[in-house]
Amino acid sequence: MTHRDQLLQAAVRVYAEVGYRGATTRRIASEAGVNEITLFRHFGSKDALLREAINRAEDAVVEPALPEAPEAPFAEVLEWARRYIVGLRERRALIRTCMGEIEEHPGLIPPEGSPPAKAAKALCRYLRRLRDLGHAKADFDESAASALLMGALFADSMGRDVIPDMYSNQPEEALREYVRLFLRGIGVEQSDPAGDA
Amino acid sequence: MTHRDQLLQAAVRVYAEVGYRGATTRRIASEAGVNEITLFRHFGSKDALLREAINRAEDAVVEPALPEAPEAPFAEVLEWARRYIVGLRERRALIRTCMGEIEEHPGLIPPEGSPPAKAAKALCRYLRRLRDLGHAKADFDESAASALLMGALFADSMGRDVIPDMYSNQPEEALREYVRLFLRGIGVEQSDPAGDA
DNA sequence: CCCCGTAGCAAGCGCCTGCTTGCATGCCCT
DNA sequence: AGGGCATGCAAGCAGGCGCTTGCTACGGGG
Repeated sequence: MTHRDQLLQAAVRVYAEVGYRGATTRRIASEAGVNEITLFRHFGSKDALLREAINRAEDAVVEPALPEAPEAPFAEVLEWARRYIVGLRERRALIRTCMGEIEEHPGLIPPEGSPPAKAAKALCRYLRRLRDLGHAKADFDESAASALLMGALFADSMGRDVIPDMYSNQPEEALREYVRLFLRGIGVEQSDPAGDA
Repeated sequence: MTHRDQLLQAAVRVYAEVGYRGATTRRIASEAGVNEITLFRHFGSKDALLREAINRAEDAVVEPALPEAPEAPFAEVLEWARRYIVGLRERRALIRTCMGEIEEHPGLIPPEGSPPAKAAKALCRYLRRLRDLGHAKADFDESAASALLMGALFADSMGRDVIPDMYSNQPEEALREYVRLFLRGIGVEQSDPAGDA
């Protein structure tokens, strides 16, 4: 791995932990195992380094997929939600920091086509097919419905370790219950609410 | 208003905007309209000032109430959700900053009985009565159900101004749809899904 | 063999940080 | 009138910040 990549990785790591002001060039360079001057020779400034590092980290996010042709809604949505929430949990330190600083440093985060927006689009399309194929019998708005489920997954992944009073149940059981409630909300009769995915 | 209160108010305001490291004692004092030295004479240190300011701001949060005896679930939950999301939106800068720094400065936020945990408890109790009284006919877990709705409200209030792609619908219409989906999910037949609260 | 790009080291620049000291000023209560 | 108390001003401390300069060392391709 080149020094450049070491610096980029250390930069996201440190930024996720201590934010923009806390991520000093000395500390990033130290965590990357290179000299601070090498940082400036490669990126010119702290701002440019952090911008590139965060953009790269965001581009590396892989969104879970939903089948084009729905067959078993409960299993499919559960599996999608599980993958989605795992991704959120893994990146939660970075997400939290970005959320806290997005108003102060909007330039650090690429403006359009962010991961949650892409995931919402995919879920919306799946829900539309679900209704068109007669699996979802209720009258509902797909974008609000996907925001409901994704919002619950987001809040769970961000809050579970911080507000234990509120999330005292088991993560996996909570996940299944979210999906159960959600599918019932859009009018899906569930095939196997107790089985595995 | 005493200088002490001016300092406390300026401290939360500046902290919400620029975080712990950005909230310098000079800036807080300047925004409060008092001398920096007065800050140290009153609170001793920046840390003590911020701790007291944030604790006080959190104590001042008033949670919306739910009726003890459910009568019109849709109207009642909608009104509660509306008040709850309004509170979140008003405090969203502070909430975002706290979220981003809770791992680094856990001492700033009082550990137990945080506002969302209290709200979740209240909603859980309401949902239990809803089921006991036969209004909610589905088999569901109250704590997961309340986490579902509250998570959606939380994510909406935090993300609407930041991910416009995902929240392109109108806030009020989205809110009604969250409540509609949620109530259908717990097995409530809705009385007036189109009427006002 | 030498040359050039990449790297490190030591030092430092001006600025900001939290916090302190010394002293003067005003106001309220008695 | 006078004594205390809260406040302000000027100045400064040591330390950290982003970033720069000058110089040296290495290692592969002409």
